[in-house]
Amino acid sequence: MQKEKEMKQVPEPTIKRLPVYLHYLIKAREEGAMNISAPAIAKELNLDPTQVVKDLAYTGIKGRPKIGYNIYELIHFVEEYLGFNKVNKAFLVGAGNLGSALMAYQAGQTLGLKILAAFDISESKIGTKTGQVNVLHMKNFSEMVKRLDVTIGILTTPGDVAQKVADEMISAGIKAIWNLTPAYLKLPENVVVQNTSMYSNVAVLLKRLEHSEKII
Amino acid sequence: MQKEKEMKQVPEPTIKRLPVYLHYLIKAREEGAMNISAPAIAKELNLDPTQVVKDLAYTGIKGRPKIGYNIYELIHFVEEYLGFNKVNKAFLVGAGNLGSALMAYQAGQTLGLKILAAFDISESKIGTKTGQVNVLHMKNFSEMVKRLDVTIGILTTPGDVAQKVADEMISAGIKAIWNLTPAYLKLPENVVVQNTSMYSNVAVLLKRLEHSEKII
DNA sequence: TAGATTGTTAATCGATTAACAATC
DNA sequence: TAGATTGTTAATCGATTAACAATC
Repeated sequence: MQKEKEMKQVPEPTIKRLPVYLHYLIKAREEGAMNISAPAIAKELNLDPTQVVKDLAYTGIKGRPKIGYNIYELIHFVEEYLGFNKVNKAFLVGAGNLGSALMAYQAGQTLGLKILAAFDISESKIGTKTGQVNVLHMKNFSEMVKRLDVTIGILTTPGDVAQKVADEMISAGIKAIWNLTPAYLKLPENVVVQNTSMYSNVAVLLKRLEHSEKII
Repeated sequence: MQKEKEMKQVPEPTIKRLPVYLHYLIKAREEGAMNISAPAIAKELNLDPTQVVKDLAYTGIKGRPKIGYNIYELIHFVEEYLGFNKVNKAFLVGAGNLGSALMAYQAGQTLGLKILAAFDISESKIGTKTGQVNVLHMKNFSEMVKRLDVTIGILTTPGDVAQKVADEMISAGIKAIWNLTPAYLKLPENVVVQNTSMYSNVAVLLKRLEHSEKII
């Protein structure tokens, strides 16, 4: 349990691991498991058991020594903690391939985000639909943000217009931007920006491959 | 410069930041800059100047006090260091929206990877082409890996077949897998797996948004 | 009861940040 | 020369891992 005042900041690595646990827990639940222990999760996901215990404790779940956690309860706590069971309304801008991928993604499994609409300026895309998400003209963005009270923007435009579109998002009232372009965004301090750079991931992959080849 | 024997391992955060620098440097070069200093990069990308100096030093670049780094040389060193100027041959499996997004991605800007072909089992996708990448039947995967000497596999299938496809990749001779599915892959120790979880990014975004709302 | 696991506190490890000398 | 910046070494900070007590 955490202190009431000055709630200790949860480590970002923990927040990134929780969805990984969640995916595994849902799979384990489907296979009929009733209880699950931290060491069991750790072994499955190749992590340190103590780390799993600590991570799960952040969600507020209470386990029982020797038995572990009730899997239904644990899934509920993790989803609650991450906010994945809430409706997190989002608008997507840039209905290209990556944008369409995210629209389709949420059709099946919930991504934690509810993409209410997508926006673009290309006439060929406007009026189309991917995974139940309609593509609208960008000129309607600002009005729609206010009307539907949307706080999250997903940025999947080409990199060279990313800053311009991000500025538009903010002036329309968006509070958090998930930036999937390679561009670095300069935005006011109070805006939350989450960068997901494909390049960074490729870079890590290549370095690790290089390293593993050196060993052999 | 680094020691010859027992080369110090480069921190992963550094490897992730280098492509961000690179993107900015290329933009700055287009705008006609000849030299650039670490504090200038740091200011632009909202980072610590010392950290930028250290990160760049890993690439082997030599700067000049007061002047900074020659931008052409610096770009060359970063690309060389990351392996982005090499041809890193990759096969993609799962030609859905996300897969198509990656195929299209590299058409314009180079992703550091050269996707030679995509594979799927859906008849409707086989024979199609996205961003100059042809979609072939998965039954040809193994043979093609050997023929073209491909070492990198990009996994963009649905999560429930990810493990099975990953196993196929490895037995065909793939050495590194970029896993863009939410599944955790159980693979031999010597295989490099780079996980890029959309869920983890959403989780961080939501937590940070929640946190920023609490402050106001 | 014995032993595995939770939950917490302490030690370690690694990355970031600060300090400072070298240099152009 | 003076001062900004590189490059390196030291201090700090935060996350991981280890140790251990509590407990079912």
